[in-house]
Amino acid sequence: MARTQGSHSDITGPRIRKAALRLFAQQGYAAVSMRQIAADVGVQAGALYNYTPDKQSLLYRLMNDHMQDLLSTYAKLERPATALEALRQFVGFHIRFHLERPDEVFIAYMELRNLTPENFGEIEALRRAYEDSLEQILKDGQEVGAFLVADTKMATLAVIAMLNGVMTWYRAGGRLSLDEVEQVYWDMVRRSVTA
Amino acid sequence: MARTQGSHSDITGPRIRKAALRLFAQQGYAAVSMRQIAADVGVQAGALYNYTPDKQSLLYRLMNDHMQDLLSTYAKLERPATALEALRQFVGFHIRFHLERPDEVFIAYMELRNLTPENFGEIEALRRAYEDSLEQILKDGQEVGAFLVADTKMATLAVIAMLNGVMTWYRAGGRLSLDEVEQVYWDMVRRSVTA
DNA sequence: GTTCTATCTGAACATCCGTTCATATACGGT
DNA sequence: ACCGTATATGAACGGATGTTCAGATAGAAC
Repeated sequence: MARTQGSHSDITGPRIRKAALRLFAQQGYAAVSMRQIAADVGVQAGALYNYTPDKQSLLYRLMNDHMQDLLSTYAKLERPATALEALRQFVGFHIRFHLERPDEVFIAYMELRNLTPENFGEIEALRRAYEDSLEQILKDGQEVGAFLVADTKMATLAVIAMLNGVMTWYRAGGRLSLDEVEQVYWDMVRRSVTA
Repeated sequence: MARTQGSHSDITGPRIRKAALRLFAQQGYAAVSMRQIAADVGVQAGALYNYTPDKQSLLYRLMNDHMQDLLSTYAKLERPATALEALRQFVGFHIRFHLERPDEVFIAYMELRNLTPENFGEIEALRRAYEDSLEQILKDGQEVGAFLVADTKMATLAVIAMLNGVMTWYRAGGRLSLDEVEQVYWDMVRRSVTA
């Protein structure tokens, strides 16, 4: 018995990636087997290989899709007039975009070491491109005197690290609303880069 | 042939934990086999079980040792008189302690999900205890007007996240000295929690 | 110098792994 | 109504996994 119902090419593919995404995020890439992913989709392990050449490519695809989504979504935003407003926009965008995609974010940060060197290089370049867009905001603001930081690169990494911390504890429906969290973090970020 | 040289009980134990520490940090708990650890020590896989009941306990032991070390080392510090000085001390301590133990830190943050629920609970409690010591500083400072934060819990997590970011990029002998890094981060942390 | 025991070996256990492939079949196109 | 092919099965591959254990031996104790 094969193909128990209908033609599923365009449905099975996304389902496999969704299952892999969730399982990788929950248990880690190395701890998840192809048979586990297949079972989650309701298919035999061999069928996965109609949609991915191997397990590694599945991980890479998930990370790459996420980073492309991040970069292109941010690129579509209208650029604010001032550096301060640009930073505020970045903070809000970063928090909201990432909180909406907890699994993707978790994988993108935790499974980097399970990428082959080539795949790692590509993902790393995308991450750096995203960081650069924040650093550019800080540089611009520094030039016009809106910000005062000792080192824009360090400040960039510090701000992103601070914002990423939100993902480790924020849960929708908790003590604080998303708006409140965004406001509090914006206050702290703003103060940390201004005199 | 057994025990190829001497009695090694008090030497093999630490060597196994050191090997496991390095390998877990490099490749991840799930991706490292007991045979790999044994080979690194120069022993057969079966010999490991004279020193750990199983692989899980080996991971737990590494994490627990690290957290105990962190808490007891911090506890031994002399408490500064003011909240601002206490915060400054915390920032310096945190950065230096963690930068000196990159493998332990990496494991303590990345391998939490590979702990059994009970083990996870215990490690989590230790981490929370450490976070609480920072929150206490912020609370005290808030009371006497030295700090101005919207929410001490959120500020605590934000500050720690920011400081932890250092571990992902700092390399000894790089562009910046440890003193410079500490100074820059202290500036940012201080500004983020003061008016 | 003999005995005793802590320590290690090496083989074995059952089970899992990623991946391949011959085979079967349900559907889209004719 | 039939064919061709995209899609799935299920078995098989070699090898790795965590863990156990009987047997061997080096060093400590006497």
